[in-house]
Amino acid sequence: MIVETEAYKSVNDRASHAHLGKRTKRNEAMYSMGGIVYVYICYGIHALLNIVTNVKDTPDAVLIRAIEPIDGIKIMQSRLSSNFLKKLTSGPGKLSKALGIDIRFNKEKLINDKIWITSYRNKSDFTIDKRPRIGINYAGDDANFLWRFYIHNNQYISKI
DNA sequence: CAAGTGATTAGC
DNA sequence: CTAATCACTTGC
Repeated sequence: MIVETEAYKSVNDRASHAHLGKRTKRNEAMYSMGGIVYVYICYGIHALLNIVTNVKDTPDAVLIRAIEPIDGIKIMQSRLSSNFLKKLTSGPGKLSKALGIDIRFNKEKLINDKIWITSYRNKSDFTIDKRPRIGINYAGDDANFLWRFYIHNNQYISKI
């Protein structure tokens, strides 16, 4: 279950890879239509999972920052070499590893048998907190936007 | 709290 | 070509 996300927008957002319409081989997937997965390598090691959200050629995306393990916990534990449930998926790099997501998933459609998202809980089951995004100090004032969203009191988010 | 880590990018 | 940068993690 997705418990924490961050939004990235093309215009007026210096933290976005597609800031001011920047288009490279890496972020090409962001220019696809909504419902496409954008995976890229961060710090040379971690695969980070994003969902493209807008229409074609408008590079908005949502970064999945943390999930709560529901199913397949044994597999996640072996992939992470850890048995501590709260540490399996509480960060964007870790959750990709736990789910077996790597750069090959880039540009994949969200509706197929390799990767998909389905609804699990009702919006009325929880409240959503907003905070500034993480790890984007280089973005200046844009780092202050409250574009990080997570489920109130959830145990599996990456940071408080 | 600091350093590792390597793909990606911009800058010669 | 080279150097700088980085949506993080882990271990000291």
